[in-house]
Amino acid sequence: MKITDFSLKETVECGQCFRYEKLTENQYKIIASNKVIIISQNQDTLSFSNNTNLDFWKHYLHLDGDYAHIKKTLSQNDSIMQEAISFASGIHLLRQDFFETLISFIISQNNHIPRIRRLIQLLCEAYGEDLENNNYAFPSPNALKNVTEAEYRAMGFGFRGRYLVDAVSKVNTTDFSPNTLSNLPTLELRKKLMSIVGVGEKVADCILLFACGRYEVFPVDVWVNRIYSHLYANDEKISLKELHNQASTRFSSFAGFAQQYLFYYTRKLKIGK
DNA sequence: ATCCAGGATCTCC
DNA sequence: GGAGATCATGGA
Repeated sequence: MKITDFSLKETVECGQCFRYEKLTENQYKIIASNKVIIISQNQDTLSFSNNTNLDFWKHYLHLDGDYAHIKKTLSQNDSIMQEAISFASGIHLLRQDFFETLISFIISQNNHIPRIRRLIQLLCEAYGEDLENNNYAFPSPNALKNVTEAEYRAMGFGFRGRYLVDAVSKVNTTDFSPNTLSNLPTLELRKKLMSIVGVGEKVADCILLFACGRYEVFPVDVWVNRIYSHLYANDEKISLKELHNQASTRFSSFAGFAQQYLFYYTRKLKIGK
């Protein structure tokens, strides 16, 4: 199929998802929820290894998003953002599964991306359904309901074991239904997410952005913190609350996209450190 | 070897 | 309600 304003490489490698494997240049195996696929991109042509879940993958990749409009809006009167966007003008924000995103970003805290990927893979192999050829689905909340903190620690999750136990428990006992996830106002949903032990502002914002379509949120990690203050605040130290205020004013309803461009920009250039 | 990671929590004040 | 220590682990 024909696509514009989309890069498979930039989209899967920009740190929002963890279950992918680069097969060749511009060809990736992606596992999301309980589905696996191989996707190839040749310039403006995207091809899928099979057509059985095409609607799912088109939705997942956010191919219906108007990225030309988003990029144009963010670039307006902002040469810094214009520069950041030019480094990764094909990034899309994926529409990921809620539970998978919740667990993945709890694991992500104070951790390196290669190790995050390893731990998630370990979790899927231990508790996820074998889809085909040793490709494992992300475990369901039910599949994890009896896993103990000690077992998580034995697998290498460290202090995050306690957080995972609480997250699984809360998902299994309180209302995180798709209806609730789509209807609660962003701030209320954020508060509800942060009631889970191990979910703070940053992890909550990642879930809101990557799994709940709340594109106005602006997750701030160490990298975004550095790059933002470097590019927009003359390297001055800036409180988290103030950073959120500025991002909201500056980027408005597209703050989440801006954050993703900045994150990719920082990590590729290794600047701002 | 020492530092650090897509942070959150706990403990002080 | 804000600053500082602490938490497990392994990649760089």
